[in-house]
Amino acid sequence: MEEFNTERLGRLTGMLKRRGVILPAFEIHGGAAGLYDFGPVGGRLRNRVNQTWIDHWQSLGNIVEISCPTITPYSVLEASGHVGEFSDYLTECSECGEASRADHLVEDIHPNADTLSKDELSKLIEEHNPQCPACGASDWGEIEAQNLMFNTKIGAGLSGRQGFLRPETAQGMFTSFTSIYRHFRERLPFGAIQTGKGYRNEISPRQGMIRLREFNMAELEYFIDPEIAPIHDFSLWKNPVTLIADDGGEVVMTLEKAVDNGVIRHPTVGYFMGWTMDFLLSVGINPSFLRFRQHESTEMAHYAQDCWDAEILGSYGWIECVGIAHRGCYDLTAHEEATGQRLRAWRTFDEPKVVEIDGWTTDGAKAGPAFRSLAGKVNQFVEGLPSDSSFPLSQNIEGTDLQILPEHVKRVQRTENVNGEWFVPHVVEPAFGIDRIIWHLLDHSYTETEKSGEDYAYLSLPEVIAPVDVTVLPLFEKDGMDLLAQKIHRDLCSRKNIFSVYDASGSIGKRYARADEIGVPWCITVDHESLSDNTVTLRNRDSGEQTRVSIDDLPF
RNA sequence: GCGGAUAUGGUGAAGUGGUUAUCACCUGAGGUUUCCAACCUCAUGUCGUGGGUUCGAUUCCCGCUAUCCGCACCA
Repeated sequence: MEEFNTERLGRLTGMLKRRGVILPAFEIHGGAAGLYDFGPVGGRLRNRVNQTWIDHWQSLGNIVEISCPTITPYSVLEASGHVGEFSDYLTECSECGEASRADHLVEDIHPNADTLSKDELSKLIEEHNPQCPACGASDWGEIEAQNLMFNTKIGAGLSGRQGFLRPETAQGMFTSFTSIYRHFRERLPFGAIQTGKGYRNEISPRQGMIRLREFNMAELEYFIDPEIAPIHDFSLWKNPVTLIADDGGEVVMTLEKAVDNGVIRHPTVGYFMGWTMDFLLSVGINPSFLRFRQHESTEMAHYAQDCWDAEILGSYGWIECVGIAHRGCYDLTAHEEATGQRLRAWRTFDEPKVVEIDGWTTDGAKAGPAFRSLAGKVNQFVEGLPSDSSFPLSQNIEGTDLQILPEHVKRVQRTENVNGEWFVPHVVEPAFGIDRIIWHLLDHSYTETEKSGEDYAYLSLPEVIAPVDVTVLPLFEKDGMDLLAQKIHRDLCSRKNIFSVYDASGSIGKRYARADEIGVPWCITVDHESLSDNTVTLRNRDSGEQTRVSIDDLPF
């Protein structure tokens, strides 16, 4: 593996474009920053990496795949915290049309205007009617969230609701929690995966495929009971891994040891780091260019308790390609609070708990007429009193001095059996940037060498993700070799999950080189001998070795 | 978003205020060729975009878009 450098990067991106792997989108219209196409070769590559990812996580045995819309109502992303974290609020002056940041308009009125919610801001603006900095008018339109999420209207005209294109797939897993919980017969732990597009309106996309405005994500949300210590088999990973912990130190140790030492704070996070590593290596990431880095508490996303990034070294330096975050109960709690729906799991106690209840409550028939609108508050107060309280009792409630008499209250004494409790599951989330991974596996697979004095480049892609499984080459396009090759080609294409390319132009060496360049693992050559004995030569990309096999025994 | 540089066939490059813009590779057709980019003939295909200056602009100037490099931003 040669060094990464700008010249090599140029040759690699040139090849990827020329061969139709990845290329700038909408180029005939001048292009659009942060948007890329997977071309005729890249399309299948993306699909195979995606499918390999799905298969890999489903092999855990308690994982389901779901698919949610990319168009997401405002309230969902407001509840998740994305509106606040990802957006500025803008409002337009009705006089001159100039857009201003809503929090800037009320800066003088509120000390922390940038922390206010949309409703709080519009209330403040309505009350104080700040002047437009452009024209001095004081007539503001509705506040809209702008910036890092793509705004859209769900529905037409005035009846349309504000929405966004999702910035991550995760929220769909949280809003579908009850359905997934039922699917798993209400038993933790379980996980849901989703692959699909995510959108972020980046201010300035850079570095090719690394920062995109529309990108392929793949996320797992794994729901666990925080009170049950997870048991994971770390013996799968014997080799030490490079870890950069948040105290800044780089250490090399096995995942098992890192979990035992507390460098990795949660065993499930550690386990998924191992599972992530297996996936990355299986699609062709070079293990010596992989490390895990723990987020500093200051850079942690708004929802995370602990987070490890898988970083991959390539032509753009170390790039984070996977984030494995312990999100705690943040998301489910947030959606619960916003909707009033229960997003919890039931935990049955080993032994039912016997709870002695001994206290006071109000007698509604007497306390209601006596305290009228304050009766509810009085009830709350009385139920909080210790069992040895005595009445009458004076209390100030909401500015009113009240006398609570014995006739207003009742003693409550009973024994209850409590069999279990509802709790908010915790979530461990491995989130993958598929495009970044595809970029790096191409970057790592791209090998430049020399062949009989000439520059020679090829992709050493693993067979599971190679965009083309095999090319079929008639040595000459005559004497029936072409017909036989076409027949083999069509037969291979009709097989499940096999994709063959027929190539008959140029010398045989040139065709091998073409196949190598996009990482085709196998070439089948049909020659004169094939016509008489039904055999072909099977050539391996990496070794160049050729073996003669019967057409009926092709290993596909 | 700010500053700098750049934009010529599919790719990589050269070049010019004036008729038909050059080269290599690539691609296609034919020939040749009995397994690793061979050769011959022919062919297809380009001045990012909009405006200005000019008799005439791919070339000079300006805007836009995109790309690259800093800075800033970044789950």
